[in-house]
Amino acid sequence: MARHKTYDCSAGCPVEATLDLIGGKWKGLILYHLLDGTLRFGALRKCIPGVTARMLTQQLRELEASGLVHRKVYAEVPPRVDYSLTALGESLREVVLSLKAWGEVYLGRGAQRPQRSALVR
Amino acid sequence: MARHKTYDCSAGCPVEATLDLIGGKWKGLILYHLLDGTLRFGALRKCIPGVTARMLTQQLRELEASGLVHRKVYAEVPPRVDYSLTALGESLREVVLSLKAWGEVYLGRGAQRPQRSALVR
DNA sequence: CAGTATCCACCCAGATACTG
DNA sequence: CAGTATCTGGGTGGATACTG
Repeated sequence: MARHKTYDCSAGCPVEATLDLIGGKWKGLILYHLLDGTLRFGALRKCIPGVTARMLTQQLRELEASGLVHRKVYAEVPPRVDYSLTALGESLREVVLSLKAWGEVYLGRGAQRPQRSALVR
Repeated sequence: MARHKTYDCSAGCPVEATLDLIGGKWKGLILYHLLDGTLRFGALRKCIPGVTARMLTQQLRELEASGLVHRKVYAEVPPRVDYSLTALGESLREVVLSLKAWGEVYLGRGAQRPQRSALVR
């Protein structure tokens, strides 16, 4: 998010600090999908229906600036860019899984429609 | 949040579903402070420096609509309104504490400046 | 393929004033 | 005390067209 110009608590509140990093509109999703491993830009886009290239790029750049995501550009034609979690991003695994676990119960089902992790890899 | 009119994933993604509920600008903070017990409107406001009455009211109403927070109005003069977590809200405790724990490490300190939990109750 | 650039509608949130 | 009402600027994100 990285806003809160006049937000006294942000400097001292760990809950909001975390939410600022992963609470963006698409950040949680991106992080979640990257938990399964490296993904190309296009693959990530397919994982997140509804996101525009503009938004995905923007959110990825913010995640990169936060040090959560690593961006690797290949000097190829056609272009190829791989996104993966950094060690810091990886350290969010438990947090993201915690969000996921609660969400599954909240959505009223223990059995979630299979995600990429169950389909690929 | 409750937006995402054209957001295909929201129906099926538990991570985003959770983030939609707690990821609002102040929701995480509100939930976090209510973990310690019931708080009046004014007390909550003092806990969250920077929030306006308007915003606090709005976020609390959304949390109430989500079934995470309970609002109890006393027929007194001066008025008194107590906010507390519902059972559903309480079930988020681990999630919120998980966000907090990660945030503390991220902010580079194991020892957090004492919060209300250490000062009151 | 992986973006950027530009335009623009919308709505979020701050400030301020007022009320039961 | 615990809000509500109103106005308003600025930021956010969608659509579209273009590029290396």
